[in-house]
Amino acid sequence: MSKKPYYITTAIVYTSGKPHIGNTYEIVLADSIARFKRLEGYDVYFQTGTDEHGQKIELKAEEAGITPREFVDKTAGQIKDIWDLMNSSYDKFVRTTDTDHEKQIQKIFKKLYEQGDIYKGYYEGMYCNPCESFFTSSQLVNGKCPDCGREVQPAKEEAYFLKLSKYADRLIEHIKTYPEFIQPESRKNEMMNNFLIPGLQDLCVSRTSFTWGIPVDFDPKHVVYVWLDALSNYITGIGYDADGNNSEQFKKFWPADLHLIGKDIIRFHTIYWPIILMALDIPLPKQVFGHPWLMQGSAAEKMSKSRGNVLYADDLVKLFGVDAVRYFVLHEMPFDNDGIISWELLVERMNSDLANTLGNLVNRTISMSNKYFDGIVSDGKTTEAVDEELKTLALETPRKVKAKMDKLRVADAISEIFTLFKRCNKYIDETTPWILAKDEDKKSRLETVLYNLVEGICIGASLLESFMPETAAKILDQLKAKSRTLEEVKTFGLYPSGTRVTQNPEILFARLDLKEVLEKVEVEQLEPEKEKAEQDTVTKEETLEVIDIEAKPEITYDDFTKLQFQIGEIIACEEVKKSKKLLCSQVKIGSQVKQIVSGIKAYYTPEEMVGKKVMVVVNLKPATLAGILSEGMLLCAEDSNGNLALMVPEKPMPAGAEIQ
RNA sequence: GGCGAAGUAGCUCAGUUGGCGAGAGCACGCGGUUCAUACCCGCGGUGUCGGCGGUUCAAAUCCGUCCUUCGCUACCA
Repeated sequence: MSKKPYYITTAIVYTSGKPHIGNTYEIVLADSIARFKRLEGYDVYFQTGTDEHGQKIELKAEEAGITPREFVDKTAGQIKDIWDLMNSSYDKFVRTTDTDHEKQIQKIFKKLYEQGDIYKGYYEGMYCNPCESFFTSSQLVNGKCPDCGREVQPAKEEAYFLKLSKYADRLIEHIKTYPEFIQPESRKNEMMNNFLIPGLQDLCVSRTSFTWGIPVDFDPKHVVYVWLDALSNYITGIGYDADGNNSEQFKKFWPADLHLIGKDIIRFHTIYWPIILMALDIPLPKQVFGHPWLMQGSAAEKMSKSRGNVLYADDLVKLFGVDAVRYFVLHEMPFDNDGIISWELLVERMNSDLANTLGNLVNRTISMSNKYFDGIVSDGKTTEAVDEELKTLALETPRKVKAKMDKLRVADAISEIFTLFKRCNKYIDETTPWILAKDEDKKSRLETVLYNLVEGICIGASLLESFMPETAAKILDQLKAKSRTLEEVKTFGLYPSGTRVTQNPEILFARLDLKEVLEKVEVEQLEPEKEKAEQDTVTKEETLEVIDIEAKPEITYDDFTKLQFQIGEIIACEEVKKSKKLLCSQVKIGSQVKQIVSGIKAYYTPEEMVGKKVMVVVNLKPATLAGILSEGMLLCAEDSNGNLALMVPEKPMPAGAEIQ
């Protein structure tokens, strides 16, 4: 009987820097699901990897004085190291710079072009270099990139586009037919309401503004733009071939069972990706799960404010160990909303669950076996009613864990396992082995109790393997037991009677003192914090002194005289209720009054606006903003953080005075 | 502004289609126990289930409304 295939992927990580705890959460989550599916008997293929193209990388490499290839080799290596550190059992680490991937992307691009789904057009708008994104001028925030707040430049680029609208109806139908396709469900509504129902705009799939990408082979000044390149890893990584010579692996594993991704890229995976697949005429993945993020909470936030909102996996592993970090991120992450991570919570989980409940249980069980029977665990077969409850729970737990895992409720699945460990602790109190030990007649009863305990722990440890592989192995090793499959775990009593457990049980998880942990954190982080603080002050001083912006093309004096500037006096001002950023001012310019809408609500209150004399562009073509007519523009200076300051005359000037 | 989510014990969160006196874990208090990592077991309290109004024999759960927080999205001369 051949095993059923199960194909799971994570998002591929962008190789612009070190992955943060959110990326780490994703790989651990995916790894746990992959391991559990293997335990269930599936033939699992687990793919992860890196997304390595784009202008940002081109620029970063240049800064570092190395080639993009050298740069991504380095960062991809770092990412892989962290994945390995977290003990993730991926089958393939795909890189978008792999030659077979690049070759297939070119084929895919050509195929879609030839069948008319990709066409050549122009992309016009404002471009943000760091973000590698075009924006319409209406998308800009205070004339800046809406994502990063930096300067943008006007640009017009020849580009290829993917026809999305052609497949929109089919996609809507698919989403309606398969309600489990987008998980959690709240994300589905966002996609439908914000994109699909209003109508899709065609997606730009090529760029000419940089070269670090996969060239379009029939039009080499273009490189394939991120999403077509990155998303396709899910099929190229298992041997898809656009000419139809798909690998056996592809035939076996596609369509994927689960794309595990962060909620921030749901749109690309549930709209663009399905449409690309439809255009290629291959089946859609069965499920896309957009997981929430772990946010740093309360005290932790205060503590690490100067570091920004970033915790790194390797720092945490250093302090707590791999499995403790795995346990924490899996346990603390809820299904739908963002979770909270803080040092307090970490230490609390570590102490109460890992050290007390689990570690101590294993330790006391082994100690008693050594003390009373010289380490030999044998089934005395002297049962009592209390045993049943333990056995029943031990046998129910695998089923409960599987039920939770089927719904991707990983946190709940782990809780079920710990419920079993807690029941084991209670069993010890119920049976009081130390009292049995005082009575030679109760020897076989005592044997039975310890045997049941060891058996219960073995079942728990086997189930724990998917989530905390190292710990599971340690426990089983100390008990000299073998790991069990999900099938074997349905039987109570498989532990070979007469086995001798270890003489020197190792402490699995030491209790931690919050104070000491915080002190360590301080020490560990002092250096990087200092460095960063220094850097910050340097950049701050610099930005206070000067700002360089991108130079615009030279203009003639005639061009300049087309603009008309005058002093305007603000005689009334109110908030635009429908908007978060707009103020609507009545501006007196000479004898007339103009209505001007400005995006400065964040910096000025209507009250303080009134009475100001400001610089106004008066001959700008009127426009409607948020439904309100605006007949000019108030001029502002802006610093690198996007703070605005109105331009006011240095000496008193009457309203209407010309500026030239 | 549009769409959506959330607001439940000190903390992190569960609460299916409305129903016996509102829950779990941690923290806290008391008691028990000693094999064990000051651990484990038992008991316990606190909650106007965001505010107000309504439907109902009965609402944390349904409807209306308001407040707060968050997500996606739009406007941003």
